[in-house]
Amino acid sequence: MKKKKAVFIVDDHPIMRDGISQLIDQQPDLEVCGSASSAPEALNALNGLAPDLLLVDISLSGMNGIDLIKIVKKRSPRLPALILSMHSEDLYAERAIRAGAKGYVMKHASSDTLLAAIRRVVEGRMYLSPEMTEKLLEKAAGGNLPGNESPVDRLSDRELEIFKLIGQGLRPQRIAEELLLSIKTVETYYSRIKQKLNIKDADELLRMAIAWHPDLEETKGRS
Amino acid sequence: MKKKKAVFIVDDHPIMRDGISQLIDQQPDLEVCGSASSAPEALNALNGLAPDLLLVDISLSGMNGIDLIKIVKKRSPRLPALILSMHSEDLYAERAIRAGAKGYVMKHASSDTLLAAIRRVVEGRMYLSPEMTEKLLEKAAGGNLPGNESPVDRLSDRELEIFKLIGQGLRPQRIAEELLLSIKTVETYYSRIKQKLNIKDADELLRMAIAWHPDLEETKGRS
DNA sequence: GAATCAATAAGGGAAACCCACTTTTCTTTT
DNA sequence: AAAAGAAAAGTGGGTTTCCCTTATTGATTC
Repeated sequence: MKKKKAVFIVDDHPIMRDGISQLIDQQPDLEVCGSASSAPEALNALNGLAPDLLLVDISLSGMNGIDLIKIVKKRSPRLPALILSMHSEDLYAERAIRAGAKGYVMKHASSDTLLAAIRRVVEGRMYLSPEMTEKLLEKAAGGNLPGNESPVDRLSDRELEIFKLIGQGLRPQRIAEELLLSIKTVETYYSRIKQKLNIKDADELLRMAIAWHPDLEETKGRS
Repeated sequence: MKKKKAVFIVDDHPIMRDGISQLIDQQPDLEVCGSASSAPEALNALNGLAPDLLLVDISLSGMNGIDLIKIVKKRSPRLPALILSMHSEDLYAERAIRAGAKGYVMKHASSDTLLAAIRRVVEGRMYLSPEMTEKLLEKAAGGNLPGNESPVDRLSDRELEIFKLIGQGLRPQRIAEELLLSIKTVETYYSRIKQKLNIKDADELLRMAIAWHPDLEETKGRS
């Protein structure tokens, strides 16, 4: 009999942690070797362990899951990580992968999907939902950039400034006043930002700008 | 041997659902008699069942957990319900109780706490964390702590729901679609919320709704 | 039983927003 | 020097929001 693969869980919901542990421990080929409820706790516990996989909730209080993965990557580049998230994929999956995660599973997914993703990542492959996989492939094919950059990095300084203000809930008129610009200019920026970020309408732009806000600042792609 | 108490679970995260099922089924005195991922599904499934407890996630997509409880209360007034939530208690516990729930457990709580709450509610008693219990008692006694109240508490459940969607960057039209309301109704909520929160225009409302983001609230330092 | 509150909805006019184009002026890059 | 990019602004027209007022229905309260 082959040795079971060891999974280490990081999630700040104890109930979720226990539930997933139970689920994994029931599998013949997997077992849980430990868990933590925060990034520092995880980093500490990992010192004495050699798991085959890190399963990390993206929304930890304090340091988020993506930052945790970045740190772990530096210390143990070979340890694969799988992000578990309650957010929809299109908001964070790309950033998770860029940060070094080997996969991204939504909490809306089924348990079977989670187990499939775990097994796949343990084997050294990657896991993303079919939809997301296609989206990222398309992007990689179409976009001639090295793949290392966040789309937001492609915004000019001025564009980013407006993007941030949008995320704070300022409407075009207010932004114009704030930056001493004509509303028309602000509108031009709207369409340029939409174009660069591949966003279809102003509504989505607003949501994106809000989602991309303060606490996630450190998570942004960096070269 | 006494008969096991039957729990019905409503949660739109399958992984969570399976995890909790596992947890409950392991107990000698409890068992899961069914589960659903949405309010309509739950209402449908409950027709043929007579569980001893409803365990409901507060943040279901579509209809939320509190609304579900309100409906169930009308159909089966004796069926006790326990709210499970990832949000901090002071945001929703009071509303949940008012809607007819017998208890409120955070996903940040331990599995033991959840089990204790389940047993307690099944026995016909109520469950709230000690802190929340005290808070509510104090409030009931009339002792108003002035610094502790947010004007957001004065919003009705429905108003709060709209307020939250505004904070996620949804525009009136989208909100109307999401909640199956007329835009006119949504507009009415806008002005009622503005009135209650003492906000002068829609721009400020947007900024306020974004700033008041519950998920981030929990992470912030608290007094 | 009257009053208040919550939820839903409609009307209408003014204002703001959205979007596709076009333009000018500077810089920077090739 | 030509090309490309960034910043700023305008035209014009269709769509949406904003805000105020009024209304109905059902619950809760007094």
